[in-house]
Amino acid sequence: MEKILIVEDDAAISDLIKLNLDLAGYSSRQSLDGKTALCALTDFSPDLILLDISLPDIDGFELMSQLGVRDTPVIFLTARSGLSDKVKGLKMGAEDYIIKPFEALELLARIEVVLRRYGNRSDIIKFEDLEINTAERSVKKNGVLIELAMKEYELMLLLIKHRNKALSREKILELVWGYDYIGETRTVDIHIQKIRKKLGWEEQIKTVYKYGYRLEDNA
Amino acid sequence: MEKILIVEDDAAISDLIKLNLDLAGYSSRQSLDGKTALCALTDFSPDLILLDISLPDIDGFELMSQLGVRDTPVIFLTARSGLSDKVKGLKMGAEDYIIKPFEALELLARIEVVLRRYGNRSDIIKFEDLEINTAERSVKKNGVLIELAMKEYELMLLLIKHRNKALSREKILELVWGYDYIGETRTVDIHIQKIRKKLGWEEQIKTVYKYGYRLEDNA
DNA sequence: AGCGAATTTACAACTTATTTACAACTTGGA
DNA sequence: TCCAAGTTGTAAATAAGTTGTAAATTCGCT
Repeated sequence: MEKILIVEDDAAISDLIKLNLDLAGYSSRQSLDGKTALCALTDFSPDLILLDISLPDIDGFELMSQLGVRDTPVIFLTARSGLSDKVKGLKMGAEDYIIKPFEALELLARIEVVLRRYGNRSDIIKFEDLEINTAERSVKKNGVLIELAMKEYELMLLLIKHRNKALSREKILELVWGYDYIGETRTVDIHIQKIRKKLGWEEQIKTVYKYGYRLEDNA
Repeated sequence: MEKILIVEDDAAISDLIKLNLDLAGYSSRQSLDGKTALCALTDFSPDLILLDISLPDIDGFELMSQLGVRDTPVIFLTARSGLSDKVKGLKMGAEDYIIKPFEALELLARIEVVLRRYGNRSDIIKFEDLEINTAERSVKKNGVLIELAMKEYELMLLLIKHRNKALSREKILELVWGYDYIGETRTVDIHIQKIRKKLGWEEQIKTVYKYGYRLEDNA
């Protein structure tokens, strides 16, 4: 379910948009000003942003430049039909813009197009300061590439997938190694040790005594 | 210089568009109906198509579906009309649409965005100190011509296209060789070895152990 | 046939996975 | 509280498998 952030100061319009997005099966959140929008970016990490240009506190264009490195597509919502605004928005890298008043169906169609275009990129998993691109098979911690061996990588994915759940060693062996091992092996422990070191997860991976391990969220 | 095909039955509008495109430095060709447009596709092989929906002979939507496999972006030109047309166009994979009458600047901005999105399909690709002319099929490193065999050349292009992505050996075999190979071959490794040597990419091509290779940017 | 390209082969060099050994820790009962 | 038994952390050694490299062979074209 794709997450869409609505940045729009007019509550009535914002609500209307949200209603339509909900009906279409998207998960959405509303921000009434630029400041909360910036928070929502890290907090909610949307897949798409609907951005009204005219906001009370921060200018839509400025908000957009703050997005900067983030790789999230933006659709501009604009009341002004001034051409320069359109051109400016597109040049800044907006994926699209739509002029108010717009019809719900058109908005949904444009959203679908942009998401489809960005669809390939949706295989990015984020966990705390980690960004994993499963298509590239790359792992970045605060933007720095980290090399992981095959088993380490898969073990990490498993832990993230089951975050906050304790996984027994047997379960881990089964899911990562495919073994149906009975008896004792230190293999899992060793690999846990390695990703703890490589990812700086000494605290986040908790040992569950006589059972296995658990990856915890905000330590 | 990007080539743009204008498919528009109203000669006056078509000429006006062409005039603007020429001024902006694009190379353009005009088609007044769907039939000639289809010919122009193979003949002119445009980088972008401006397509009027209402044509005398073939429906714009149908023309679009005839495009089919072609990987050419399309911007719809539509008279201010029903919403369903817009939605239909976008769903069919149009990159954008623009409602007539439109201003020249806006059209140019949209063209620029779409072309940028489609990656500068200009014949010259640059990567670090390499300059590749895909039209000539020539590769220069710091201005010095480098001879590459067919597979070496294509492997290099693939790596550049997916820079910073880890590509599995299977994927590489599939994309460069067209095989759907199961089992073991050293072919990919050997070709990697060759372009590493020829292009001086010993550092830039990283080996992803037990997986494949990744070409990295600024080493 | 003759040439260059593509692929296979063989082995050295290397990386990862697993085992081993031992230190440090956890737990529960005296 | 302390100890004993068992469990986990850690580093190093070993085993298993992967990749680098050059040379040999096969393929495909003119």
